[in-house]
Amino acid sequence: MDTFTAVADPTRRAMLDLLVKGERPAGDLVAAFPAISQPAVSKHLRVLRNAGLVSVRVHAQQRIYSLQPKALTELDAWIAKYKVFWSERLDALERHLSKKEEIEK
Amino acid sequence: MDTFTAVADPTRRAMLDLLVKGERPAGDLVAAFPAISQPAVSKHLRVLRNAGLVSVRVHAQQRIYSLQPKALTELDAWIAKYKVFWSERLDALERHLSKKEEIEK
DNA sequence: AGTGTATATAACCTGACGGTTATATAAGGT
DNA sequence: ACCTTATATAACCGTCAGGTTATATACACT
Repeated sequence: MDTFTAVADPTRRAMLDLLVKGERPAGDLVAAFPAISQPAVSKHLRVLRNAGLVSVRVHAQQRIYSLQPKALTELDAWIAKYKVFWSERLDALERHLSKKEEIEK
Repeated sequence: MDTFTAVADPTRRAMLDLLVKGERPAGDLVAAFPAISQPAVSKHLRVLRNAGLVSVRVHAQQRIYSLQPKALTELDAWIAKYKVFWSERLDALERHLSKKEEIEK
């Protein structure tokens, strides 16, 4: 599953939002999502792993998950193409508004 | 459908990639995706509309679609949270590498 | 060795997504 | 008025994603 699809799911985004604050064992994530079952969380983690968004480290019986930032650069690169466009548009909007202000003076 | 899900589909991303180059009537988009039918394209456009990623303007029988940059800022804002994290990590990697270089000298 | 703890996998179900064909809507041209 | 063009909607279908329960795996503890 690609990065975009992996990040499209709100539960997985919430998981990443937790992991950005620091690495966590799978159990912590299970506890953080009481609405869904342990296997469901485990499956989400597999998706994130396959997308390269997280990595796992084994510690005793625990699997410690940590965020893998590199994978998000792909997403960022895609958006970057549009940034030029939207900054232009927002600039244009701003110019339009300030012109309107001048007229209204 | 939210922005993330809208952008998760590769066909819709390709559509946005076209629209970033300038507004286009729906027909042009239909022509640009010969692999899928006209109704399929129309449905994708509806999803993009509902997500606020594009806007429509009526011109005779044509519907002219144009990119709506504002909606992508939501996505960008989400990624921004992670940028700090990954620049830290990449910096750390860089420091590690340059240290190694010094040792190897 | 046997039990408990932590996590992953298997098998299954349901709903939604992306596709299709057929049809409706609406504006233009003749 | 009628036909054509452009696009959207309706109805339907197969696949897959996300959920479940039940079970396997693997390490730790006594």
